[in-house]
Amino acid sequence: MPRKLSQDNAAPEAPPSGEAARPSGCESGCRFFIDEACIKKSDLEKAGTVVRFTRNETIYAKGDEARNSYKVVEGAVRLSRIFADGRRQIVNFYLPDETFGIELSEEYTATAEAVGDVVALRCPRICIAQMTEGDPDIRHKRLAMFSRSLAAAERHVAMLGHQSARERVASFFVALELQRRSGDAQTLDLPLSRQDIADYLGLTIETTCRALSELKRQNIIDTPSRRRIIIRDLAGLRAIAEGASGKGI
Amino acid sequence: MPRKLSQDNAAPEAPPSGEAARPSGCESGCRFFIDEACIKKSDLEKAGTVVRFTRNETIYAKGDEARNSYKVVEGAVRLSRIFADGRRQIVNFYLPDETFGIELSEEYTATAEAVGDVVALRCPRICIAQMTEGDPDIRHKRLAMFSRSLAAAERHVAMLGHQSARERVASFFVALELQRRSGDAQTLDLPLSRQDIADYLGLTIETTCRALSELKRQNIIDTPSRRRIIIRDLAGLRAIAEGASGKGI
DNA sequence: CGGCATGTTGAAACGTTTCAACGAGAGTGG
DNA sequence: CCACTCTCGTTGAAACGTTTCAACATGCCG
Repeated sequence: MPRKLSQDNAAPEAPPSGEAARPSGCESGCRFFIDEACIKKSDLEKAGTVVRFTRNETIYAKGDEARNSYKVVEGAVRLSRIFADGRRQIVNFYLPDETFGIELSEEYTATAEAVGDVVALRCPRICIAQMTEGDPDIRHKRLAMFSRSLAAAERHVAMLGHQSARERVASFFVALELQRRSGDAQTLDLPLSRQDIADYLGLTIETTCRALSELKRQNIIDTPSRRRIIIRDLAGLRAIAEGASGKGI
Repeated sequence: MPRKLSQDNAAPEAPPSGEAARPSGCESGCRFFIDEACIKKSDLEKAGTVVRFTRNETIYAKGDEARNSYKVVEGAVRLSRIFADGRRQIVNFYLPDETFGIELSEEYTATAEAVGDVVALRCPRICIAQMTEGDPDIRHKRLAMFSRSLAAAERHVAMLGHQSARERVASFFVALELQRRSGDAQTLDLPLSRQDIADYLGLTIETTCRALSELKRQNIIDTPSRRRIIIRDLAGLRAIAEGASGKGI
């Protein structure tokens, strides 16, 4: 019996509010959309079409016609591919202020799902395309987005290519820590399940769990509740991520 | 003793012919450069600065200031990262007509080396940047390049994340076969060593070798000489790549 | 309080890596 | 042209880490 996959409750591409594929506030909306800065809640409605998804809901599926791009406002989104054997590879996670679904292909090349409850901004691609035509600044930002995605993917390749389970888990948390540079305590509140983490790291859920337990035993991290991780020893975590498990270096 | 790494004979970024970082034929050259079509040998000189590298020569190193982009004319280039433990992860290979070194970061994020002897076109990035400003067509092509690189990286992630050694080797050859769709016999002439293949697949050289031998024993491929692979049963290879090794599906 | 999904741990099976030895080819000099 | 050498490729056997299968624990929701 293959693992239960996300329900294919097709995401309503047509917004319930009646806005068509080409909202009126396209120009200004897109500018908000593509800009990297975070968007104030009060500006949300102005910035574009606000869409909400519930836990495990499919935002778009691999193969769907790629009409829209999205920007996470709240929650987390996973981008994944599912294989014939039922296993899933998570290609990337998107956290607040990150944009996904910007590829150029006619069809989405992977499936996007809400990890927990998600609030996102949606922007039609044609809108973005038209807008980037006229504005060199926006154009550069879009290119930079691609460039960053590419760099992330290459890091992911490097991780999967030669790191052990321990190292992968450590790298994962180090990367998350870097991303959300919260000044204070190193508490990561992630809606991700163990399965999500495992599928990102290319491991089984059990191996991921064991690696977590081992890090916990060493007082490098702590997992007070399911979806909360506390990094107690960031330097140690980093050392493990870089491959200082067995021998020197 | 860590594996011998490529000699760090720094590639002469300043061309011996005396052309500066900003060749005079910038405009027309770049157009040739970024265009996806292959370049006729007779047009090479017109298209840009022709540069040559010998086997294992470093074209650029991770961390170098990213001044140029390149397009392979002859031979193959590997893009890799090297880790503290001496292992290497090859992120991508570039074959004739493919472009590399187009990222936006100030520094190259990985090292590019000539797999065998290589002929390439070199184009300063500022040149490409300037040119894309004015030309929507070129602009789109550049974006498409990024998009394709991203798609390739995601496929690579998927492969490393959940495929067995056999499956990885099979996938690799299937991908190569798709790329160079030579109408006739399925003979792949690659300058890649076993180590190169292994480092791309995230395996050791021995495991790669064993997988190759097994495929050979099954008459799915043949390896008449070191750098030549003949695909005897593409359908079979594809089946293995898709995961039809053990059980059904 | 069940009931169910999710997380954790254990032991055996499996595949890959490691270490070691051997073989094959290409290039060089006799 | 052959023999030498050196690199690269191939194969074997043991060690290792991950997966698999199984059981149990925990948390969450009706």
